[in-house]
Amino acid sequence: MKWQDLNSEPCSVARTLSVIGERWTVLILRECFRNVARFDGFEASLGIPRAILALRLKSMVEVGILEKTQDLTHAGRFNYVLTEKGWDLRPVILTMLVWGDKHMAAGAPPMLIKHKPCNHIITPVLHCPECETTILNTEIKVVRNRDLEHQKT
Amino acid sequence: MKWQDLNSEPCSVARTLSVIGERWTVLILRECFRNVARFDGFEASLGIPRAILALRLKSMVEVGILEKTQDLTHAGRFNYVLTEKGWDLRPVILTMLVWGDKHMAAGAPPMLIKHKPCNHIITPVLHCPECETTILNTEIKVVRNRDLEHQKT
DNA sequence: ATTCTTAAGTTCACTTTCTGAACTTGTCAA
DNA sequence: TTGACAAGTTCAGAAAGTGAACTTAAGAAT
Repeated sequence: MKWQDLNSEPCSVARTLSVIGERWTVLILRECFRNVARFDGFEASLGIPRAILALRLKSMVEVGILEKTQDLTHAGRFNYVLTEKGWDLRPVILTMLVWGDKHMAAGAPPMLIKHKPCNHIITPVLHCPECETTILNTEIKVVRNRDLEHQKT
Repeated sequence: MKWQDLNSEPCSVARTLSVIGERWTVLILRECFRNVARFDGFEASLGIPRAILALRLKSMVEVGILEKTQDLTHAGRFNYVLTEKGWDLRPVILTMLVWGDKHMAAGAPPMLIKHKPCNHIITPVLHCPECETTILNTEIKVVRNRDLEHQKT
């Protein structure tokens, strides 16, 4: 089974994996959030094989999380920049960062998350927009959408 | 490069990938959150090759996100249950679910997230515990931890 | 004008991992 | 004691990943 096939699964987690499930993709994304944008930049900071990098960048553009643009000052030089769809993956990476800090860190966390509006170093938490409380893992239930069974459309 | 090697990287995102970056691992985890616990259960719901499933379950136990326990009623039957470290990955999967619903869904989302304390169907958001506001993607800056440079330990 | 350098790939032989099917081992149930 | 099931293991072929060398094109230097 290829990861690509997951994009036709009903489950949204599987569909998300069809985009970020491939080896290296999440790390490329991490570099994008650090404003790395060029082919050589990704190669230098990740040590990824060029062949794989070319494949991943192409598929990331195809699924719409990156956009490939000409560098205005140098023809034949390109920038890979996040689309809004790509930016929206930031919570996923941040959540992974938080988990890694808590469960995988050796000593102090190497990177800190700063919330610019309040200027604090923070650990983001999942929040319920209805009751305005922090979501605990055991307090969530994922249920089948009953609208799917008796749709009126 | 093997995913396992990532667990000695300084970056917590890379370290998290050393745990959930392998093919299939996230999907196995999804099934765990749905209370699937047995070898055959994973195989039936995922269609994963048995050889891979055996490898993944073993490594998930090794890294401490699953625990393998004897079924009390049937010797020779086992349950793979989430540890607290494993439960803590739930925000990562939920965040992926939210992204998939927003950007990859074909029509209505198949699964809904119910917050048991308030009994609402919700879309969790990342929240800043300092200023008590919703975190926007562009309002986050990930910075190097300066404590690493002038440590007093 | 020719050579040098840099960026962004591609190609290719080799290695590792994944896959599906068949086989094994140890319960439990009839 | 035979049959079915659960939880693996084994193995050969297919797919994906890897590192090094090669290609192509634009600018810069000589």
